[in-house]
Amino acid sequence: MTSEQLSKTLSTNPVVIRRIMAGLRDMGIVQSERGHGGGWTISRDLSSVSLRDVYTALGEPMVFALGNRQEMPDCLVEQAVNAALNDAFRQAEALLIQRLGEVTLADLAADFHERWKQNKTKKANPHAA
Amino acid sequence: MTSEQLSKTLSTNPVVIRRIMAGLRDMGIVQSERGHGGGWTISRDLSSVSLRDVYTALGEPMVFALGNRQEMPDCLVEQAVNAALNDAFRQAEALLIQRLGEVTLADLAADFHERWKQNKTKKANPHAA
DNA sequence: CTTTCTCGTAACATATAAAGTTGCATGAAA
DNA sequence: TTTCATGCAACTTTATATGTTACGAGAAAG
Repeated sequence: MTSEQLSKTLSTNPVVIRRIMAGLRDMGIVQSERGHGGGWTISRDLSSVSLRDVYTALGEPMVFALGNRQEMPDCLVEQAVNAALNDAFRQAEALLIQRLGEVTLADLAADFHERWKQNKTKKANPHAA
Repeated sequence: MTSEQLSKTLSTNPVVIRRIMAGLRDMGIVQSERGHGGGWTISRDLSSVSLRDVYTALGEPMVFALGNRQEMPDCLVEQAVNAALNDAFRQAEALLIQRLGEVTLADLAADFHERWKQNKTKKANPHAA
């Protein structure tokens, strides 16, 4: 698919797509081809790519919207709060990232196709039990 | 302390302080008094207030900066991702909030005083072993 | 009873970061 | 050589959090 097509599917802009895909490309998850007939293709087996790989490719953005503004703040209150919560934050993050590692794109694709079938059935017989 | 004093300590504005403290006041954690000699006082024993109480008083802001934009999106891909990760997000959030419930303001105050003492010693003998 | 000090709150302004856009160079196929 | 695509830098827009101003109301001091 081209960035143009992807951007329409996701209701955004081709350049935004390229910015995001650049990270995936650098990790060898997708490939891009220029020129006529070009666009994006997946370059690995879906079962070999986990959401953790995607997370890494996207630059490991902040997981939490809370806490830990600074690792070693001057403020002693901040230090005390950090000391009390750092372990919990680390554990929570580890839990999430571990789970990201367990989910492959193949898993998501399979679930998607399941939902797709369900969706078609529902649309055909909207009042079925 | 007055909002004015607090705002200077935290390098911000009195109105910002009042906005935040309003939540704590509505939960009965702090009290405010108007007029001459007024300001903010803590209305409960520090050991009876947990960070979870504070979190609740502040309106339970989003814990994660990631995932779950919509609980039940139309997009089937989004649905598949949510299905794969919702449990992990819930567990991670539960872990954090449980920890918030275990930390009281008294704990933080005790740790703060410890750090305060250490800090004074260090300043007096900056080259001590 | 007037002045001073404080919070309460609404309205407005600013700053920051995310998202979107434009423009143009580069590469590839028709 | 025209068309179509990505790559990338620069710029603009938007959304949100933060900060500010203004003023009303309550409470103590003089």
